Amino acid sequence: MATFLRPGERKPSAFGVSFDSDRDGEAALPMPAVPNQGLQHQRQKLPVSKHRTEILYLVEHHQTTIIVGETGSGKTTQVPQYLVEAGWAQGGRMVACTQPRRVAAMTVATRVAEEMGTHLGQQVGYSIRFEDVCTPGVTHIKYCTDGVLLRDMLADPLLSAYSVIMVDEAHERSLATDVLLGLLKKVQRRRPDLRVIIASATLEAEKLASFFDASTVRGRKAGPVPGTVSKASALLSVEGRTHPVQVHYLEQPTSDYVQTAVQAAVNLHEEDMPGDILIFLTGQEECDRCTNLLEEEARRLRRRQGALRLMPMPLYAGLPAAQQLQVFQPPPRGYRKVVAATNIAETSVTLEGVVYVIDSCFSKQKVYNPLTGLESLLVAPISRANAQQRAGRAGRVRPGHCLRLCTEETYERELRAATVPEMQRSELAGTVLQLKALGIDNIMAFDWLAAPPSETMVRALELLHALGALDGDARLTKPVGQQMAELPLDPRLGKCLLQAAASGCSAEVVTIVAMLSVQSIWAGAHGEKKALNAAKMRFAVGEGDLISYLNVWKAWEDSGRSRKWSHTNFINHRTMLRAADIRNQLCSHLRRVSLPLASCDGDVTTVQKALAAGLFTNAAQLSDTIYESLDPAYTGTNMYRLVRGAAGQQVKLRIHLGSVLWSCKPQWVLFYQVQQNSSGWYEMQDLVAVQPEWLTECAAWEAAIAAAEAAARCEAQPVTGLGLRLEPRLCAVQHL
DNA sequence: GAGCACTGC
Repeated sequence: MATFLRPGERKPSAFGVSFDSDRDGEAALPMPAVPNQGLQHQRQKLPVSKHRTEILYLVEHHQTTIIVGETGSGKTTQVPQYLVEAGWAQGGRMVACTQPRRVAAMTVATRVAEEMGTHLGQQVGYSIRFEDVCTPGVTHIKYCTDGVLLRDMLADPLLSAYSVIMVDEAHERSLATDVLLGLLKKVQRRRPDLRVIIASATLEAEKLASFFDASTVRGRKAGPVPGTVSKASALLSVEGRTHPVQVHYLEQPTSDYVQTAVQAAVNLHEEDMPGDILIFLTGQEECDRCTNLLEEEARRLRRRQGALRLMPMPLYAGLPAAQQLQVFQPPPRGYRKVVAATNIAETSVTLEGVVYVIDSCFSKQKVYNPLTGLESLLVAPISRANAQQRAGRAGRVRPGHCLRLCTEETYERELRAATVPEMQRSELAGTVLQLKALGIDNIMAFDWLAAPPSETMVRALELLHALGALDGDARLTKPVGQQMAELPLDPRLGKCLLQAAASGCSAEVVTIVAMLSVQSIWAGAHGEKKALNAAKMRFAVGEGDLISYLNVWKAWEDSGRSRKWSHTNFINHRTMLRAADIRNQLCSHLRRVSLPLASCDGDVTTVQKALAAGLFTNAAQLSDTIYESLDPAYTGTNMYRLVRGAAGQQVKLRIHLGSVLWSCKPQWVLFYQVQQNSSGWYEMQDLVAVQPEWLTECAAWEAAIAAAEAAARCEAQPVTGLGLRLEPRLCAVQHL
């Protein structure tokens, strides 16, 4: 008779291995109160169900189990249920399953609740930002975003509420996933009873296995001595359930993949085979352009009799909600959808009915340069793993085709096997602050799944030190550092808010930082640029974009948060509602730490100064006018100088055309972010105009300058592998 | 001089 032991109940069984067969195992398990018979039948048909016993065995005997499961294997919905059935939720502990995206956590929890015949929020719940649908003491399975679990760790660092943590979609290697895995490895040393399951698509699995332990075992035959728990991780593969996708390449490379994609879509269309077409492009502009070109083609083709008609539509995150919903509707009879989408269609949403994928093999990727301290987006070739994921989107309903807009040789030679983990391409101040708050003192020695460049870590420590979150020994300060770590904000914005609370303008600044925490509030439907600009200028003030946001917020509130008002003012209503949610959450955080929510009643200078306290590291001064055109009407580009950057690290910096300060060109500005355009210019967005003396008013700023000057005398340290040298001024902060 | 991949707290 099979018995599956709970953590802390280790008793070596007389026969060693404590399982026999699936049937016995099932019989011993408590079933849900009202199982849905139809769903139970479907459950048993999932590929993962064949591995139920093996999974439970491995989890019982190994601290870490890695499950390689392809799309459609059922691991996300089934594994947590198996664990609960085997008793892992007894004794009040929960099984958690983390997801990189909110929607996934929500929909999977809903599905599993249905399968278990329970109400969502009872035995099965989910927890995402703004929504905790769980009942303490009742919920056994909790689906949550990895970000939420990381936040939870601030209050419960050893995750004592959980018996098993399953980290899903680990192959995506998102920032939060990587941090979580690093922390889980640490927690396991203190909590040998904690089980970690990592679910990943192929490629990354080996790396994950060796990270958790070098002596990885495969399958049950190589299992440990019965009755003991092995620290070696176990690796198990579960087949997926998708249709084959035939891949095609270009014979000749193309210089304009948007045009080529349009042509390819038309060719596919003219073959009159049924099925929708999905085109992967890099950004909003390309998707709109592609849609326009396809519309021209559709008009031309309409004259043909009897054939399917083309129905082109764009898909990207910034699209107004109504237009986005349209993409998910099945096309009217006689029409074929052609969706020109960004990366959003790679993982975040699924389009039913797609049989053809046309892949540009490019995407916009976040890159961080620790020498300039600038994070921006760059169009770059995707990885082969991404390309496979994209191709898979053609095989969801029936066998499909994928056309890659490059030659096979280029694909094999120039695309890397896997994407560089986000950890190695990001600015890390927020991550480092979070780790510090969790008591990870030595960031440089942290067991990273993929160690970021050391310059990036030093940069992050330097920024946190300048913001006053870390002291000279790189320890979290109280209360500033602690409060900043608790705020769900970028550390710079957190500092703005704390400063505002101290100077009596938190009511204003909480609005500004909430609006900076969402994507652009401007809803730019294509062909309406002028009207959008006019709308923007109605709210614009000379103090900059951040102060202008206050005007937008007030007008939106005065309209009663009207959707119609948003529409007429070219504002994305959905984005505003999200900013409002964030604003609420931040207000309750302030209340909890007894910081006042006070208004400065129109004293803009106080607001600007509070913003300067958090953004001073992103200061720029108007320097030269550059004439790079022969056009006599061209008046030149006003270039800004990055105040913080060392002389050798200057970049071509200017104000983004979308900023309200574009035509004002103030002497001194602070910016929240930069965008790198195709001609190499860094363009500052979300600006605030400042006086230079406000910058020196920031005590931390002076400290940073002093530290820099002192450190400049140090010998620069070589950094291995990258051929880069650590900036000398950075070593002053670093005592780890 | 003309525009902002995608997530997450």
